[in-house]
Amino acid sequence: MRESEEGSWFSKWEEELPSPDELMPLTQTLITPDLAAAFDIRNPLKSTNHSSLSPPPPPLNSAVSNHLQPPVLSPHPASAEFSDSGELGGAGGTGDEPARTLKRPRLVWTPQLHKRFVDAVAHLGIKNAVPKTIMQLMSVDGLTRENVASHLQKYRLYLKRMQGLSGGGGGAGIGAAAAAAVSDPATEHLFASSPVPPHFLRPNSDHFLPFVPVPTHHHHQQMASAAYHRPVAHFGSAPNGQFENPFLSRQAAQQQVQRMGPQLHGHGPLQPYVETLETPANNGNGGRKILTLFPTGGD
DNA sequence: AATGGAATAT
DNA sequence: AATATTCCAT
Repeated sequence: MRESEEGSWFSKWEEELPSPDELMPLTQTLITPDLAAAFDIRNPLKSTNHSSLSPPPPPLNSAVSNHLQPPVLSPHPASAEFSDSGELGGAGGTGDEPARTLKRPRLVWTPQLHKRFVDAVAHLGIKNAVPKTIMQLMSVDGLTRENVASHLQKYRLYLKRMQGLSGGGGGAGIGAAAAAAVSDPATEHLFASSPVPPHFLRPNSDHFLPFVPVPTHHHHQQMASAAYHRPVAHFGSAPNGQFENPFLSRQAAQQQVQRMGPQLHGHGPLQPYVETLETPANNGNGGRKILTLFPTGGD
């Protein structure tokens, strides 16, 4: 194996090269739909009509090389311990209109995210607590109405169950979660992790919010998140034992808050979220990506 | 058409 | 079990 006959191996190697048409389109094969979706990558080849290349100009995802724009860091140097911002971007939230044809990863409702959710619902009042509104209040980029609707459905079930258990009683309201958890092992999960606003438990009583929403629109729209991303953090600290693998974070383009009536806007934007993709080892389930959004300052 | 909500599906 | 999708009624 010395350099005896170099020219030889080389020509042989060359001969054995597969012809172009024997090759497989890498661009499409090596990237799973999920991944592509997560990165907002479109498939040029896949398009029925793959002729013109008018690639999405915008803010792609330089996921790996993440840089960011100096956000509108409000006056908060003090407790700016971890001010990640984030948004989820999957395949349609990043402001990248197109590329929505791909399937986005399953959202994982971390305790933090759920807390946000509960907060939003609480502040909206049961009446206004509908998916769209909740979604807006949460202002987690990438969160879809469907995501919220789905979660809400589950949450309502949970509440209902709780009412059943603590319903007649006298004052234990708050302890409901605990009680439920005790009496029903299957209940102890996520929902029990965030306090349920008392008024949620009364099917009967009307909700009254502790504060009043702002009616007219002032000039300044509160942008929830400016972009500030930084790959660090306290991930994988979910009570559930979930572990997040910081994969990429996106910059956020806060959605414009529509001026709906005096319904929402009770509070300022909560803190930013970070998007995370978890790579489920090819184990458990069939190799699916999981999307996880979570706040960094909510709790 | 755009939601919300329950029923299903994965 | 947790989420997503579908179906249906506003």
